[in-house]
Amino acid sequence: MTTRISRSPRSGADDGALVTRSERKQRTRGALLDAALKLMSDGRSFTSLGLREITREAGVVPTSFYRHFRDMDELGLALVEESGLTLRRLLREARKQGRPDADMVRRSVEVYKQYVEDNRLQFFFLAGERHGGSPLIRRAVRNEATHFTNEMAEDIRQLNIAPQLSFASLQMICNLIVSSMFNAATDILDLPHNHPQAHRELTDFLVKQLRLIFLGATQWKEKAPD
Amino acid sequence: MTTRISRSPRSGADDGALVTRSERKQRTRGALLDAALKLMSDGRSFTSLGLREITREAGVVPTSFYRHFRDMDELGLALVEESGLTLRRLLREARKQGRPDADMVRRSVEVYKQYVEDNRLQFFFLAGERHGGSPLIRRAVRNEATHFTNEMAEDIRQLNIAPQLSFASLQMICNLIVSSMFNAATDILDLPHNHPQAHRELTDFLVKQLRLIFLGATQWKEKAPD
DNA sequence: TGTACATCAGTGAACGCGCGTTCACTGATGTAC
DNA sequence: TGTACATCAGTGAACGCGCGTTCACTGATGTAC
Repeated sequence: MTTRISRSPRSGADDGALVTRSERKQRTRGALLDAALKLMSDGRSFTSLGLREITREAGVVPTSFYRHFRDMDELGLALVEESGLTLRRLLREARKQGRPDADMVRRSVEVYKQYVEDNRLQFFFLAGERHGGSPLIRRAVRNEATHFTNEMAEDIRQLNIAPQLSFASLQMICNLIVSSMFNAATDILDLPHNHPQAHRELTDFLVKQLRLIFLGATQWKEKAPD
Repeated sequence: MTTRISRSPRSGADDGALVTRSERKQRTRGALLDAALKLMSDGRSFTSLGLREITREAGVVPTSFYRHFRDMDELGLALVEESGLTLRRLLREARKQGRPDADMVRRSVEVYKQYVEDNRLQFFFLAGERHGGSPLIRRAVRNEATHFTNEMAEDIRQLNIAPQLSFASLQMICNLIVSSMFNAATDILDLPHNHPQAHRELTDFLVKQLRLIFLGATQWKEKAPD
């Protein structure tokens, strides 16, 4: 299953059923964003993409680009925003899991892994542009990561599963989790396809790392001796 | 202080004291590597660099490039190798700290932060190319990171400070530490200069994360209930 | 030590190419009456 | 509903520019005798 909501990948055949002008415009805009993501999918960085390259991939003429974005930076920020929505959807999905239980960690890792695979282009983009790339894009991505971390900390507070921890400590812990999971995204995306054992090993590895963090969290003292 | 060993940054005035041809050649090669790092220092990714751009920055004619590298990929791999040496020097410096004590975590973070700042260009490069960039370079960088992780695990085993942990667990834990520290490198490098409080806060933050990991490690059971 | 030749790091002109951006345009869709 | 005009997403030609790469070269450094 795919969790993409906003627009489906461009289909080969043109769908003439779309009537209004603005719908067609949105579709082209989406095609440009998809094209950029696709071009990055084999590891290229955003800053190395060319405007003409993107319009070519999207199947429009280069000048058409300017009907949608002032320049490449603006397209990059649109990609960040779109990917941010994807992250928020992940949290919503995680909330549906309800209260944590014994198998929570493993199930979370599996859900996350599946989610990364379902949205591989966006995670590739996020992981790649979080460091490097243009400073503008980098700041935007890190902003999304911070929001994500804070929302996660807020969720945990709401669940009241770790009442002994201050919100600052929750943020610190969630930051550690988010860093590890972002880092793992590249590992997941680089996994060879038909090699189930590698997938299982990586999952086990991530489960252990997350367990270790939770183990530390349960023992955490707010005022650790300095 | 700077820990750069292999070559100092190009000086403005040409040092005529170098006599042999191969010494001059090495100097030019170094200038090309330095130029590439410098061009990336404001956040640009390696894949977005141009050959002519690099030779211009290095002060040689474009065709001169081919005396040293077949193409940009080869230069990128040379940068990875050079940065790998820098990482190994970091471990050597860490070993000099001797056996861990109460303040070990904070002192490690401070040493690391200083080291990142002293080698900012290389850490920028490593952090940026670990995700994204050309798949070739990415694989090379991740290779260096794996070696680094394994060496760190080996060091900890030698010190015998956590005899209850299997080597696989040590690797898992060191991977977590290395991920977090690589991630922190970008944070450190993006810190505003004359803003000591931001520096202190980040240091405290990293100290807490590392303490949490160590806390988890001391409680770690090899056969955690599944 | 001095001479004659080989090596080769760096030069500079030239190439074909794709780039980002401008401009005037076209023609289907939207709107006012 | 039908007509006349406005809008504007996408087109296609054209531009100047920097790119990566080739080639024949220069002249200081290295080597053999």
